[in-house]
Amino acid sequence: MARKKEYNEDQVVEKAMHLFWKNGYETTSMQMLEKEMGINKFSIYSSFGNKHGLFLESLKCYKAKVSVILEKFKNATNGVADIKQFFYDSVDANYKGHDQKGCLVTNTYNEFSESEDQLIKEEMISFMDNLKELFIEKLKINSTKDEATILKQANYLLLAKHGLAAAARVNSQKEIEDYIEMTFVNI
Amino acid sequence: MARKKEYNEDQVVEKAMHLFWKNGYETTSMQMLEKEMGINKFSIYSSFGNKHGLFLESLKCYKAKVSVILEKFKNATNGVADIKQFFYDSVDANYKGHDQKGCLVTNTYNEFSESEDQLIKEEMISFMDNLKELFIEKLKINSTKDEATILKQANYLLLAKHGLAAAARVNSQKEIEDYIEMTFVNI
DNA sequence: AAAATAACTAAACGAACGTTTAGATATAAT
DNA sequence: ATTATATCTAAACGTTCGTTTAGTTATTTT
Repeated sequence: MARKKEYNEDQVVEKAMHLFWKNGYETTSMQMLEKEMGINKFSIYSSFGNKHGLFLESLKCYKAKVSVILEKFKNATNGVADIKQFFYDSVDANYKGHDQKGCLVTNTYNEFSESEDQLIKEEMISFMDNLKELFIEKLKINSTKDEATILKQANYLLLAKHGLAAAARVNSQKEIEDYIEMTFVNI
Repeated sequence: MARKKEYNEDQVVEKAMHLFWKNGYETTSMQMLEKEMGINKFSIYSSFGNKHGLFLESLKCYKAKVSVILEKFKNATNGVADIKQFFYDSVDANYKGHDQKGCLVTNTYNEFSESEDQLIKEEMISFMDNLKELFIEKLKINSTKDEATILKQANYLLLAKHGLAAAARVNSQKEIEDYIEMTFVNI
């Protein structure tokens, strides 16, 4: 055997995640990652293979971070009110630390929308599809709406959530909250 | 005197604009621009100074392109219905040629949100502010709503438009149209 | 026809990118 | 204490980036 790692992989991934979250994949360089993660390139490559591998781990880390919110949402039983609360919880998470960086999944979805990276694209699509299924599930609670209406509303909410995450990068928390309130007026 | 340019600057800027529109600023390389514009680097640099200058001209070109829609919107007199029509006109423009690339201004706004480029950022902000003022103006037509409600609705519409443009990169035209319909139920 | 010059081609620039590698360092097992 | 080996540092790798430059081509003026 030989010496031990001087860093914890989960800890440095979280730091990388924050950098990707703030700047996106392409704009974040290995040099920036070295500095932010506090370890050098060799260590990054030996732990994560390459930049792409590190990004995938960062996405995992992000999903684990938001899974608390998602689980709360899954387990809720009040229908539309739960969806609204989920929107608020998401915005809260995105504004933590006064960093305006939206949702990493949505940012990634947008950045990779014209890319050839099928792995990333499929991960993003499956995340969105899961969310849509949850919206449908919640919309059905205590509701007499027909299937078509529910589908239409789920689509609406998914796009609203997408737009919200995009807007969260550039708008104030007050504007965001007004937006959520208006969104749910007629659902 | 000497020989004439073999290209038209307005024509090659439009080609550059489409490339920036599809891929964003950073992802679009000079090599790609050479190919798309059909002229070589020397010509690009002698006509536009550098990549940044070419991008600014591309933004101008885009604004000129959407100014038709914007002028129609400005001159309309029916209030909320005009805003809705403006949303539809914008989506139509964004889907022309079956290219899914959203709105160049919004894409740029998002890409440069964490950048240091004040020139670009200010241009984006002024574009958005103008739009917001137009929304307020149209919301006031045939309306008894108080100022606070109008401001809130204008904010809502601005974020909805922002989200719409972001979503237009990744969603189907049908989903987008459903979204617009749902958006204006709330106004 | 000759001279002048703007527009072209194509090669090269330095810098930064993601990635790899050679060598020094530290620690676990013998 | 010595050996083995995983982890570290730091320099270098080949590409690609945006940009510049030297040299050729074509057109207008004299």
